[in-house]
Amino acid sequence: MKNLTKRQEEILNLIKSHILDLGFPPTRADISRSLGFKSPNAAEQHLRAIEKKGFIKILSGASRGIVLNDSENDQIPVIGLVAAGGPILAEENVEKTIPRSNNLLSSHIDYYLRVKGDSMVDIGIFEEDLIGVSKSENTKVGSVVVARINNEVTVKTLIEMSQNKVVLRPENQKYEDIIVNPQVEELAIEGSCIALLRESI
Amino acid sequence: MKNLTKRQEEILNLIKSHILDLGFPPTRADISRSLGFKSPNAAEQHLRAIEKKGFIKILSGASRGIVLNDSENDQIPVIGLVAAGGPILAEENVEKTIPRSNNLLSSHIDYYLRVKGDSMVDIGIFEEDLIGVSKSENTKVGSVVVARINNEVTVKTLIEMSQNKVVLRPENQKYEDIIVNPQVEELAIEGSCIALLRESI
DNA sequence: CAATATACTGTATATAATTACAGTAATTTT
DNA sequence: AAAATTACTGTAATTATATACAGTATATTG
Repeated sequence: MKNLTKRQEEILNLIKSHILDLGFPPTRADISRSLGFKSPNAAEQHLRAIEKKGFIKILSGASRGIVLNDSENDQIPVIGLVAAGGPILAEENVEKTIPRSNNLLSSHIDYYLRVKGDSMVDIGIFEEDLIGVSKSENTKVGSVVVARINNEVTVKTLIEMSQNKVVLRPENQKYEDIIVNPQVEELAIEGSCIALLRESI
Repeated sequence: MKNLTKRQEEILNLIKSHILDLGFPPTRADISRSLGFKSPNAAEQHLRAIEKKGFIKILSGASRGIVLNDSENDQIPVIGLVAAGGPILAEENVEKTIPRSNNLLSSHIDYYLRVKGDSMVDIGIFEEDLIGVSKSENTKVGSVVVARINNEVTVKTLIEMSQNKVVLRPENQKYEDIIVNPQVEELAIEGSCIALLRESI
């Protein structure tokens, strides 16, 4: 995606703030008025340039048919019970999706996972809570991770991670540490937990 | 705000999903096409009715000039440390605001309150967590409430509430119940806690 | 029981908006 | 040095859109 020029960026920002203010994109005339163009064609050509660079899509024939190619605006999947075998983000696991809200929990959450069981209550993670998971976040010792052991998905604290020994600790005295040899058992660290949502107290 | 008829609600939903899908409202013709009207005037009159009932605003002369009168779309204040004396929602207490996201934590949250102390850890409410508070929710015995005792704001479980005795319980064995006589001490139940956000685990 | 609201069809028109074409001029890239 | 990009003015035409007016029919409210 090529970089926008200063002027093009100004126009893209104008479009965004128009949408934020009124709920729909500006017309060529609106843009021209705002930036002092004497011809609507000035706006038209800027829009074409911005579209060419991949930041918007212009729907031909439709008034105000400017669609933002924003990734900021998309939905985060909420994963319910994970079916054994398949990937976590498989469609059948998606309980619902929630809009990514810019300011709130802005850290790169790839999905929410609904917590089952009471193995993490000591650090305040309860059954039915939603845990915000980041795939990219580098999982380091001490962080709460989503792990998959032999196709079973679980949330635990990562205590030790070496070539032939991984220790996962439930944060509940009732349970014992899980010790896995990744060379014998199938183990994958799916991501780390960086946020929590509880929909009812 | 008067109730919408079934058909009007259908049209309002159509408008919302059009905005969600494309980023801008539909035209009268779009609406007519979607619902099978043979005249754009059918859509026009529905829009006028919906506007009259206060759910949208129609900007005259502007194409697709339908503005949603959504309260869902506004910002929820996050309350940090509450200054003694003033009202909780006083501007100086607002740490930041976060956008209300339709699907998530949709229950009527009036503000978020940042938790101080460890008095509620047994039910998974930790220091620095954000608690979603509803003012309207009728506070009943057993629910977690935001209470103000002699101008001190606190989060506790409401155990008993009678004319001359209110019992507030910290959910941490370290602490004792707080027993207040509202006829002697100043006491206000500000709202009940209906959700929780944790921005870092 | 009349008035108002709901739920449309059908037609027409002014205006809002897109978009094509013809230029000018400076800057950047190839 | 030529070609492409950027950044516009100016005009005009087609089409998209809002919106008024004239009806029909049923349901609801005062």
